[in-house]
Amino acid sequence: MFALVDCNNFFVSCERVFRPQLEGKAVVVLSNNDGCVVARSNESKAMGIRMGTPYYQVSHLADSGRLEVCSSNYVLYGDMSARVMSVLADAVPKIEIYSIDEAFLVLDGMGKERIGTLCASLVSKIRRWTGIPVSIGVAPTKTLAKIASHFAKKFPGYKGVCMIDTEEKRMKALSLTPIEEVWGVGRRLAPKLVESGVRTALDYVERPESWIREHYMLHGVRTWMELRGTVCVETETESARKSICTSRSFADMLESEDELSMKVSDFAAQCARKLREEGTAATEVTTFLYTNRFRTDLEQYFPSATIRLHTAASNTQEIVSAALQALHVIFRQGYRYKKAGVTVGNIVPADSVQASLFDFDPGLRAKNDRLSKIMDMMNSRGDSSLLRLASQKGGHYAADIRREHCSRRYSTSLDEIIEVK
DNA sequence: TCTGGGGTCCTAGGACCC
DNA sequence: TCTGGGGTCCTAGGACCC
Repeated sequence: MFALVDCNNFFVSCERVFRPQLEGKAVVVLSNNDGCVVARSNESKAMGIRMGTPYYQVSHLADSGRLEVCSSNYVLYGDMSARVMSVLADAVPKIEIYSIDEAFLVLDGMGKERIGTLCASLVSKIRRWTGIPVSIGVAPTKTLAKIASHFAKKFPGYKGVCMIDTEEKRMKALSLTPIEEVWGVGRRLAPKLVESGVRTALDYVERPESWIREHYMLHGVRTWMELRGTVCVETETESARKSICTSRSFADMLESEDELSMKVSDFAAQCARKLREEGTAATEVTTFLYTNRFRTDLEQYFPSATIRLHTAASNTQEIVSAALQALHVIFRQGYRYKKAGVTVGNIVPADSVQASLFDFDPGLRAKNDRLSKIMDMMNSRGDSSLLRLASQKGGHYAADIRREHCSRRYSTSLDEIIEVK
C-alpha cells in the first residue's frame, strides 16, 4: 500500500501557524511580484477564488477587508516543509518527497489496521508538532492514493485519513471522482475525455485498454492500470535533478541589454550555487527571454540560446559567463522584456566530471572552484549576496520583486528569534 | 495598470548511419 | 514515370505535475 500525505492549503497553513489571527478567515498567498493566487484557504475557495487568478482581479476583496493577502515567503514554506517531512521520515522506513507539500509513504508489508493507526497518529502528530494540517490517502497505487487523499481532505468524517482497501470502496471512489481530478489528466486531456463521454474515473477504467492506448498512449494506459489497482508508477529511486532553472518576471519591463545582463548574471549565479549545493556540475547553460505575453499590443519575442561548455562546471564565473554569452546571442533591441531566466542542464556529479581535450586551462577552473567555495562560505553567514560578481552589479536577483504583504522569516531568521525572546 | 516559478516524461520527426 | 530497408540519436514541442 501507498499513503499520500498532503498538506492542506499548505502556504496558507504556514502563514497561519505564525499568525493565528488568520484562522477562520479567507486567506490567499500570492506568487512572486504579488502576481497570481497560488494558495487559498477553504474560506477563499468558498468565495470562488480560483487557483492562478491574477491578484488584481480580487484585490478589491482585500481592500474591503473580506480577504487576507500574503506575499509568498518560500524560505518559510521550505522550512515548514522540512519539519513535516522529518516527522514522516521518522515514522516509516521509506518516504518519497513528491513536492513541497506532498510525500508518498511506502507501506510494504504492513497490515491494514496498523496502517490505519499509523496514519491517524501522523495526522495528529504533524498538527501538534508543526501546526500544519494534513490529509492522508491510502491505496494500493499512487494514483488511487491521490484520490483517497482528496476524500480525506473533502469530508471531515474521515478525520484526515481515507483508505481505499476493498473493490467496493475503489469502485465507489472512482464513480465519485470527476475525470479532471485524476492524477495525470490535465487541462488539455480532460475536455477531450468529457467530449468522448468519459466524465468520471469509473467511465475511464471501463473503456477498453485498446481505446485508451489509441487516444492517450503510454501515459493514458499507465493511469488506466493504476486506477484499476495495478502499480505502474514506479517507486522513485534517489536521483539527481536533470536541470536547474532560475527565472523571474520583472515588476517593470526591461529594454536594455545592460539591465538584462545584471539579472541574467544573478540567475546564473543562483543556478551555479544550487549546483554546488547538490555536488553537481553542468555542461549546458541556457538563457531565455520573454516579452510580456499579456500585452498583445506589443511585439512578442521568446528567444533562448544554449552554450555548451567543454567541461562540466559549477563555479559562478563560468556559468555566469556562459549565460551572458547566450544572452548576447538572443538579445534584440526594441523589445520590452518582462521575464528572463537561466537553465543549467546535462548535470553530472561534480566528482566524476569528464575532462575535455579542449579544456585549455584546467588550473583556472580549479581556482574558480575554490573562489566559488569561499563565496559560498561567506554568503552562508546571513547576507546571501555579500560576495558576488561585478556583473551582478549592486543588484540582488530578488531585489525589485514586488512583495507588499510578506510575512517575517519566523522560523529561520536570527533577528526574528531574538525579537521573539 | 496589474497576470509565477520549477520540474519531468513522452513522442514525432529529422538527421544521420549502414 | 519510376526511387529500399533497417536502425540510432537528438531535438522541439507538448503534455503533465506541484
